[in-house]
Amino acid sequence: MSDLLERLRGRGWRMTAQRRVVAEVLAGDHVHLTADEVHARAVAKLPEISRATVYNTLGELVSLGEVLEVSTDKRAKRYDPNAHRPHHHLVCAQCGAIRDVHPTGNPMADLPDSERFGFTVSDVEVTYRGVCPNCAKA
Amino acid sequence: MSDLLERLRGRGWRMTAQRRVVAEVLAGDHVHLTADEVHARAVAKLPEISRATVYNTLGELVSLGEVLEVSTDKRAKRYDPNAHRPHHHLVCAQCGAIRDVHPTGNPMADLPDSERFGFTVSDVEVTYRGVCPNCAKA
DNA sequence: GGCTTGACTTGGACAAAGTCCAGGATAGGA
DNA sequence: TCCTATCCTGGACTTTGTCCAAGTCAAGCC
Ligand SMILES: [Mn+2]
Ligand SMILES: [Mn+2]
Ligand SMILES: [Zn+2]
Ligand SMILES: [Zn+2]
Repeated sequence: MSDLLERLRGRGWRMTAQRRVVAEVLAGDHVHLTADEVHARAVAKLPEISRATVYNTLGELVSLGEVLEVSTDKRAKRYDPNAHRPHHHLVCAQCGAIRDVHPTGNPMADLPDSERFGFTVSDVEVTYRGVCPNCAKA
Repeated sequence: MSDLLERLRGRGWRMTAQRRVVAEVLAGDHVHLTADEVHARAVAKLPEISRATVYNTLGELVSLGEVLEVSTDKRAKRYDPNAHRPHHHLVCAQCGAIRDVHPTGNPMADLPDSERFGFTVSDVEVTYRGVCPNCAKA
């Protein structure tokens, strides 16, 4: 994602080897890694990178809106580089595989006023759960 | 929830003071406590109850289907006694307040086959986020 | 009511996920 | 090239949750 790096430079980020590596690790589709998974892959490219830096960098990417934090998993937060196209998630209950999905319809419109308890609702998150083809045949 | 206690007795549960207290703490509507919150409230009624027992009891209640585990929070799991009526959640992004909601429509039907990647989808979880009236006026 | 026993509870050790900080390194402008 | 604010590091610490050996007790039986 060199366009990501471009945007970050534009925001006044110092381009360090560590940040470049974290950005590289997050490239791709359907990527939803935990912080420790990001760290493991980053270490493969830059052995001396620390856990603290990975956490810091992920936190910064999230507050810049360049990466989403998703919690489909009940254990660790996952980091999702697909922040610019709204989407939801389909999760395998057995192996944890995660796919990005784009349901039709607008769930926001499905919450009647009487069910809003005076809240100003701004966001909806939908998580589908099931069994992936791989786990189904095993 | 003495009907809960009834059901548990029927399932061969030993009725201990600890389990009674955990069940009491979970009584009510819109209850979504973390394990440690349950423990804190349980201790107020039964000072010598241990954290391990609270975790054990909550785990058992979940596997019996009497309590749901929800992860609206990115930190700790929350325990929801409203297991017998399907519902979704509305969460205040500021104070974390959680309300049970019942949207109209069927989000399951909104996921086209082409977006299922061969998964057998069995469950949908919808989380609305916003700001509660309390936080809005502050 | 008293015994017996397997289920239950306890406290503490351990693990996983995440935060924080003092001190050292460095990107990038002057 | 030099300077310095920003960034990185390793390790200590916190939070959330799991596990276990040893002690306790609910409930069935007499
Ligand atoms: Mn995604
Ligand atoms: Mn609920
Ligand atoms: Zn799977
Ligand atoms: Zn609020």
